[in-house]
Amino acid sequence: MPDATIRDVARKANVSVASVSRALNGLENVSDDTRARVAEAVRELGYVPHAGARSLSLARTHAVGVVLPDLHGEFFSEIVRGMDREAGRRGYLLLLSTLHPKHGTSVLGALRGRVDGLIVMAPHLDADELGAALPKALPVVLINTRGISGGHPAIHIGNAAGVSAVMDHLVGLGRRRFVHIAGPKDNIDAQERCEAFCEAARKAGCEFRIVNGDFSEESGEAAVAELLDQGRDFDAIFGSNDNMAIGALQALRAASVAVPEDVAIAGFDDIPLARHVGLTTVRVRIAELGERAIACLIDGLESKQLDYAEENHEPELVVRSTTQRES
Amino acid sequence: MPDATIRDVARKANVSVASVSRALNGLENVSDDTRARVAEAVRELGYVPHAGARSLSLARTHAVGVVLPDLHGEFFSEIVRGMDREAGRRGYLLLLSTLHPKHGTSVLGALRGRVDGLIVMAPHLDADELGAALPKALPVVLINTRGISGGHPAIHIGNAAGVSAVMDHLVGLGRRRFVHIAGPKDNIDAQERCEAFCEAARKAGCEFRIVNGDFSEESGEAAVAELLDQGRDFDAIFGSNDNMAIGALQALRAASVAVPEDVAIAGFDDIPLARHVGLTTVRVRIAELGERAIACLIDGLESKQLDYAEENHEPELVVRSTTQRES
DNA sequence: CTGAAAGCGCTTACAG
DNA sequence: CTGAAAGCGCTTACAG
Repeated sequence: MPDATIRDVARKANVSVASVSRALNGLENVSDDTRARVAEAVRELGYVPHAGARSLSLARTHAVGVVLPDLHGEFFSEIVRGMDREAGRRGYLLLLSTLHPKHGTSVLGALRGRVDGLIVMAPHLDADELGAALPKALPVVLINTRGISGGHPAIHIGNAAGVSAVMDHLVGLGRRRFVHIAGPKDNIDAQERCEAFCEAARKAGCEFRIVNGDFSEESGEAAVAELLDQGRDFDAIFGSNDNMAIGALQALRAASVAVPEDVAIAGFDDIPLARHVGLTTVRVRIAELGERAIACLIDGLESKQLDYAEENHEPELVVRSTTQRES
Repeated sequence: MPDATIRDVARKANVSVASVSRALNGLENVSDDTRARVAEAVRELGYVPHAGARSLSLARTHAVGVVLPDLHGEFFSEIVRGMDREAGRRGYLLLLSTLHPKHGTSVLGALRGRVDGLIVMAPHLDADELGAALPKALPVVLINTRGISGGHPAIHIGNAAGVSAVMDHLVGLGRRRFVHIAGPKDNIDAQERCEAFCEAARKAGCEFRIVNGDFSEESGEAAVAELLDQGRDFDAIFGSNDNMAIGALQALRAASVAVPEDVAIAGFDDIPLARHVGLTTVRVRIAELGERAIACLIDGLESKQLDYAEENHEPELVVRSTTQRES
C-alpha cells in the first residue's frame, strides 16, 4: 500500500485538500474544527507530506548540495561535519556528492531541482569549466576554486599566509635545506602552497627541492623514502598537506632519522591525526570552514540575494614536536 | 533570469514538450530532425532538466537517504565514504542527515519524496520508535539497530564474535585483570560489546570492572586517568570502540605506564587512526559496511522488492603493538 | 473560514 | 513520429 497523500487525508477528514494544506502549514485561516479533523486524519493515516511535491510547488527544497572532490580522509570528514552541523541548525538537508576529477561535471546539473543552492569545492576546475556545468540560476558558494569565481561568493583558504608562517618558523629554527612534497599538479591549493614555499625559501636564501605527491599519506611516504635512498641532504620537510607530511614522518622513522633533530617536518590542514602524531602544521579549522560555507550560502538564499563576496579563511601555525621538542 | 524549462526548449525547437521529453530521454520514436532541433535548443538555452519535477512524475528520485547518529570521527567518515563510493557507482545521489539522539526523529519523515530509500543507523532507537517515524512505503535498510528490525533488511556488526576474539587474544597473553570502557548506555553496539566482554571475562575466570564512556576519546582518557588515580590494579583495557581505547592509551602514557608490558589495550572498529597508534582492535571494515548497506538498498529498489534479510558483517582481530610487541 | 482550480516542471498513455 | 492532455502531490491566489 502506497503512502497516503494529501487527498487521502482530505477525504478522511471531509475537507478539501486546500484546507488540509493550510492546516498542515499552520496558517491562520483554518477553523479549530477543521484543524482537529485534519490532525486526526493525519494521525490515523500516518500521513507524511511528500517533500518532493512540496518543493516543486514552492520552488524551494530546503536542501543544499555539497560537491566535494573526494570523501577520503580526515579533511573531508571534518568539512562535511561542519557543514552538517550548520545545515542541521538552519533546518536544511545536505545532499552530498563527489566530483572526482576524472568523472566529469554532470553531477552539478543533476542537482538542479533538488537543492536550493550549492557548495562547490573543485580545486581542479577553473571558473569557465564550472560556469559551463552549473545551472545558471542556482546559487553557488565556491571553496578554493582557482582564479576568479565568476561572480559567485567564494571562500579561500589563506594558503600563502599559512605557508609563510610555517617557513618562518622552520627558518627561525635554523633549517636551511628544504624539501617540499607538492600536491596534485592541477590542484589550486597545492599550487598556491608550492609557490609560497618557493618564494619563502628563496627569500630566506635556503636550498630547496620539490618532490611530487598526490595528497595521500602513501605518496608522502614513498617520496621521502626515495629521497633517503639517495642520501639525506635536507634538514626540513614541508608537506603540502598533513597526510603527506605524516607519510614523510613514517618514512623517516622507518629509516631511523631523528625528528626533529635531523629533519623537521611540517604539514598543512591540521587534521585531527596531526595532533596525535605531534605534527607541526597550519591549522585551517576545517569544520569551521564547512560551517562558514553553509552559513554563507543559506544567508544568501534567505535574503533572496547572494551578494558577491570573497571571504578569507585565515589559518594559523600550530607548533608541535615534529619541529620543536617540548621543553 | 530563471533557468529554462522544458517549455522554453519546446518553443525554441518548435516542437511539443512531449517531443522534447522523448528526445532528452533517448526514446526511439523521435525523428532525427526533431532530435537535432531539440539538442540545439538545449545547447542554446543551457537547459538542465529539473530533477525535482522529474522525480515527482516518475515517482523515482534516484537518490538514497543516509541517516546516521553523528558525523564526528573516523567511523562515520569511513562509512560515508563507502556509501558514497557505491552510490556513485550505481548512479545514485546521497542525501545525508544526522539523527542526533536528542533531536527527535522528524528528519526521517522529511526524507519522504526526496529519496527512493533509506539507510538508517540509529543504535539508540528500537524497532517501534523507528517504525513510528518512518514513512510506511519507504524501503529501508537498517544498520545495527536494536532488537528485531520490523521486517526491514538489516546489517549487523558481529559484536559478540569480535569481542570474543579480542578477549581470547588478551587472555592468551596472560592478562587476568580487565577493565572495560563501555560506550553510551542506550547504544546497542555498546551494550552488545559490554555483555560479550563480561561473558568472556567470566568464562576465563578473570577479574573485571566496567567504567563508563561515551565513545569519545576524551571520555576514555578521563576514565582511565581516574582509575590510575585510585592505583593501578588491572593489566588490560578493552575499549568499546577505538576512540576510547586511544584515549586510554593517552592516559597511560601520561602516567608513564608501559604499554603493553604493564597494561595491554584493545579497541573496536579499526578506524584509520588505530593503525597509526598501533592499537590492537577488531576490524570492522567500515567503508565496506557502508558499501554493502547501499548495495543492499539499491538492489532492493531495482528489483522492486526488498527481500527481508539479515546480514552479518563479521569483524576480525587485528593485533598491534598495544597488546603485543613486534618481535 | 472554505473549496475549486491553476500551476510548479516534468512524463507518458492515448489519438492521430 | 508527434501533440494535447492528464497526472505526479503539493500550494496558493481567487471567489464565495
